[in-house]
Amino acid sequence: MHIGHAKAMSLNFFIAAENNGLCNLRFDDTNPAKETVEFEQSIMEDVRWLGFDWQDRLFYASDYFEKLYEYAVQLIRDGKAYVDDLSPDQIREYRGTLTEPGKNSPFRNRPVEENLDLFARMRAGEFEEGQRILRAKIDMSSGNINMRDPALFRIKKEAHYRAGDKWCIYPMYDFAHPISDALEGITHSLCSLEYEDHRPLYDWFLENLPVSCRPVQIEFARLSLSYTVMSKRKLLTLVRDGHVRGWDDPRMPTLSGYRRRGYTPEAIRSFCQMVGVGAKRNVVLDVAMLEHAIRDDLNKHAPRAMGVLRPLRVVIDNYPEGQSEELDAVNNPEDPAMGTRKVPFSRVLYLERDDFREDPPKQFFRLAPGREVRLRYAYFIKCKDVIKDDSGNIVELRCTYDPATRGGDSPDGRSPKSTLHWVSAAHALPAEIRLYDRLFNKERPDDDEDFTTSLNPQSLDVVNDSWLEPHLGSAKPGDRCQFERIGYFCVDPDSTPGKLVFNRTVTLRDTWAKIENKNARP
RNA sequence: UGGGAGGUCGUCCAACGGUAGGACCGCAGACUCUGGAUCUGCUUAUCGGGGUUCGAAUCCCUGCCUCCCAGCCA
Repeated sequence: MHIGHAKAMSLNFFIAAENNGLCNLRFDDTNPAKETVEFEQSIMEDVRWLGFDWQDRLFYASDYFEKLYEYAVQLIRDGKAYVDDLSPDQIREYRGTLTEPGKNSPFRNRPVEENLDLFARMRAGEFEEGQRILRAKIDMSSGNINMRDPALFRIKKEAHYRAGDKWCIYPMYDFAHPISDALEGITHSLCSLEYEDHRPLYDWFLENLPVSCRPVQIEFARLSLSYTVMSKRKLLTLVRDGHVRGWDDPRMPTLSGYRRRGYTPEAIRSFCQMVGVGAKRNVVLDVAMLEHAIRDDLNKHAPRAMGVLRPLRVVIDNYPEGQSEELDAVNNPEDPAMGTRKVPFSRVLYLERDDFREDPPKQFFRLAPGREVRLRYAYFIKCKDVIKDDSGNIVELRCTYDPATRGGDSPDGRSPKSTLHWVSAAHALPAEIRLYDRLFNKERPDDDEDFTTSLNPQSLDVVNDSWLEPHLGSAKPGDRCQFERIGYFCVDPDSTPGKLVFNRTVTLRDTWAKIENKNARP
């Protein structure tokens, strides 16, 4: 399932709940060639993960095959269905085109008894695939092609993953769908916009068959997202051609991808509610809306931690060598109930490279030569010296700290412009951090003849020498946290106790990056 | 020269024929031990043309544009 399916799923369950109704889960497994248990399992896993519950109402169209067969026989008896001997190619020719009406099959007016006999023999396996087919007798001149004597049952000499080899004829979705709905007592059957043309057929079956319930089909808009693709074919291309690492690659708009990336089901659901139901045209949502939903959720629930992505070694000259201490840090300022933790501090630290500039631009508040900043929950430090290697790269900073500012507050009331995250070099844990960006550079990759031309070559950036606060050593795959000032992260299944691997779910809003970009542009 | 469905801020979603509103994004400011979060303010829209009406996003006519349909797929 992808995020578009999640929206459809949410719509069904939310609308049912709002109206004190129930929502069933049914697999319309009418085509034995296309159904697999794995497919079914992964759908149920995704639906459950999203938090929806179909209780004991799990259904399969394949459980209705016998009834569907009987309904088909009924249509034949009523002179409303017939067995056609035309080949698939001939049927296509006879169907006409969008602008020209079709013409009747020469087999259209077979006697009822002959149809009954032929249909029974279809079921008995006497004919080959494509040799004969059961069609409804509606109107070959209809402007709606779905009404030009649609197929009801076709021969497929293939075993069904649930029904086994019991059948060699299988119902078409258009036939099975309204009847399955009626059998389940469905009142409202929601589907996507491309089925609007099928509604007259849906209604035709219900009007011409003795059903005890009269469901109504209502169509809703499909959802897609900006900067990604949604079609199964295109997603498959991404996987098959190695543009991503698999269906659950954190850059994929699949639920398994979002899950691995660290999205919560709550965020996906709240996004789906944000989207609403009203549209009668397919829409492309701004991915920023999804990002808002996950930030909103994680801000309230994710514990904070400190992690330095790209380390710069900092030595606190006036801090005693060999000494260390533990400082109190708040786990989540949004939720005091989440408590505090201890963070070790010592003479050698790692700071984020981005947080230091030898020659700071105008609005840069962070560390620079001679400047004082606060280390989160620790001390104020001042940069005294910049150490470079032979080629001029900064390799180390020499700083001093103010012992009076322990915990992050100064008795004289002074307050630095900036507070930085840090990690004690002697205590920190090494980690690999995978930074994800949008998969495509273009808002609507579908607009291109070849959608892969707008793939973003920088959609994955693996940072190998990151350092994390020691308490993260016990983090398990799936655990989420915020690395302060950077973003929300989630432990990847690739992670091992010896080598932590984190995925960036989403960045924090970054005002400084915006300022920097703006200054860079003109 | 077929049938069906649509066109409201940049993007989504609203508005018994009665002040076009909300969310996201963007911009400006306040606050802040995360340049985070939060709060405040601001910018921007009814596809075009005719009608009906005291009054039209809404009703009528007309034009334009977009999407879907010719599987024995769903």
